[in-house]
Amino acid sequence: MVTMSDVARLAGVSKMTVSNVVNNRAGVSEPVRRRVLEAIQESGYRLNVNARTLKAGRTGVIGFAVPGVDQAYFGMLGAHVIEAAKAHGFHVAIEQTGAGAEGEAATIAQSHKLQFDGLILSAVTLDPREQGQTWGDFPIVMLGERDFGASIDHVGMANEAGTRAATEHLVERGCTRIANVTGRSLEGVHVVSRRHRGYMEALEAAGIGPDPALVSLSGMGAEDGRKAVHTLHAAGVDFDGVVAVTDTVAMGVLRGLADLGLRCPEDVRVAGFDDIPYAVYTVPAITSVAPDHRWMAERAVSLIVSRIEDPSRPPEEHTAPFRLMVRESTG
Amino acid sequence: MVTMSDVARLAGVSKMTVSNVVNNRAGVSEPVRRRVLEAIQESGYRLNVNARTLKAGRTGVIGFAVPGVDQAYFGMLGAHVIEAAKAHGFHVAIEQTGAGAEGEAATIAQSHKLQFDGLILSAVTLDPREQGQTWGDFPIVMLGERDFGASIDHVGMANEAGTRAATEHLVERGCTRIANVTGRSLEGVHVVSRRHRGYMEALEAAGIGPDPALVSLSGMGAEDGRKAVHTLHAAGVDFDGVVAVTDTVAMGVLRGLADLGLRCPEDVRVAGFDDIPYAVYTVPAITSVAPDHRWMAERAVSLIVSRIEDPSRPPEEHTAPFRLMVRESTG
DNA sequence: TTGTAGGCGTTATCAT
DNA sequence: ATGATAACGCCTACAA
Repeated sequence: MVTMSDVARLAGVSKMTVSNVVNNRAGVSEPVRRRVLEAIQESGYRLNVNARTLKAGRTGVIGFAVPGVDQAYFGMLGAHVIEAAKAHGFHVAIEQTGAGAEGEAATIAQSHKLQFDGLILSAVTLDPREQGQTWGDFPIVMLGERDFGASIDHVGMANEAGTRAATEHLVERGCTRIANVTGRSLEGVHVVSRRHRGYMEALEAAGIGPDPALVSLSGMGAEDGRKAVHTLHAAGVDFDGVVAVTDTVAMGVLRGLADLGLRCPEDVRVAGFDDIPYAVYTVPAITSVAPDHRWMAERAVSLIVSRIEDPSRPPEEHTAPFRLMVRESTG
Repeated sequence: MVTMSDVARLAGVSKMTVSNVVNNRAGVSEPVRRRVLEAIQESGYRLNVNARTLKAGRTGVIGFAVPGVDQAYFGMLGAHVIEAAKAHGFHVAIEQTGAGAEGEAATIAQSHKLQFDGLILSAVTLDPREQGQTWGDFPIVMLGERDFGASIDHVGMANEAGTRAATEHLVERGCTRIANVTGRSLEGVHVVSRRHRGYMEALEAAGIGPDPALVSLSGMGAEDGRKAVHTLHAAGVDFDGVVAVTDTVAMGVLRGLADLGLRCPEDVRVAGFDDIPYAVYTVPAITSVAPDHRWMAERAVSLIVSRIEDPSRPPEEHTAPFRLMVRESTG
């Protein structure tokens, strides 16, 4: 491996001067700078980031914890985070917490987190308040979920407002029996419960009495959406609209409707959340609440980077704008 | 930050003894080991991986270069790679090369690759032979694409055989005018050209004369599949089957058929490749060639790890098994 | 079984 | 403007 010393010897200068050239620092005369750059070229020298970060006490790596990159939403988010981090000179290591909410805290705590400079946490259900003391002052940014009161940076989206808009849209389209196919539990404060609240708000605003039979607590996967439809149907529940907690679930819902020979949007209208890339290509295309994912990723990276640089900065709260993308599934 | 020296002082031993305990090395008496472990607990000491790897000349990070994790196939693959790497004690940093084939080599070459111990490269079109000299002896494993003759480890899949099986399946179902919606170029040796060859082989075996009008060189995205169908239709090309280069493209094809009011599978049967998770949930569900992704990821990680440990090991070639998942889209 | 010395490649500090 | 020195935290090699 070619080191700074090698380059220094080759250029007939000291390591320090090489370092100064490499880092574009002032105070290097033009002829020397030129000579050093030549030596670098010639020797094929590469900066050893590891040594640099050892010295700096940093790793240059940001952790990005998600349930799984194989899920379209997190893959998409991951792509943006990686891009944004690159612009700040950071690498991203993706940690998978697994679908289950239970293990999230454990995975994160026992993870190699301390070799990251910071962690962007896109958790499904984890409540940061329960973990505050464990993490200490380790730089953490919550992405995509609301944190109530804990002093942690947070980039969220309008979960209530978004779902409310989607639900109101169904109402406008004439739906009166709107189901909510959502995650397993409405307890606590997280994506699932907040989106459910938006659904409830819209019903109330429309003067539609909520019917517990229309709320299907299933899960966050496509299969869960599919089964939910089957279950509703088997139970004889009458419904003409579905608000799904995510687009992935909405895809399952569409599939479930097809299984049963129900037409969308003619018999049942469906709305999702996330605006995953495939939402445009399903048949029918899915009406979806579209938060600005790129915006969120960039914001989260900015926050983590600035917190790494200044851990004492007061925590910030950002909420991504959203648009309702109206497509075929709501007719 | 708590260092080994701190722990050593606390336990009343030397750094070295702490190091030995941390690394589970033999030659530490039980009482001392216990004392050290206690001191570690008490002080909240964490091993600084950076320092360790600086010394070892390694970073403990494997790069995984893909066009983009936001694409379902690569997200899925990434999830498996991350899991497999964790079992070997490695982290995975995902590098995105961008959809375009052009920038692949550039991205990889100029990337921070030298801070990775190795790189798993899931390139779409890059020919490693053209880059061999640039990479030198940097540990690289090609994943998902065939490398001809270059001395590089490779984990591939049965691109020809898989597509051939899919095409033959369409023939069995009675299709006689089978289109191939594939990537932009058939030149060179890569996923696109190899899958196309499988398509051609199947036609020949079935005694069906190939028709250039049925081959649509479009791209690898869903939108490309959609447009391809529109184009074929607009050109008045008659077809009753489509072999799509990937499931993502197949989704676009389904969407395109729906746009035109063509029914699948009644009017046109469609087969894809990759068996992405969503293939089961589309309407109709997509018949797809399913290589064993987990197998591939695990194999790739094993290869890169062993190559990192022994760079002189002769390169190996592995081909993943596949199954044809027959679903609704081929009736 | 335990400890000491030295160095991995870089950079901050202080000198020249 | 340039250089010498000492660290960052750990591990290899050798010594006790």
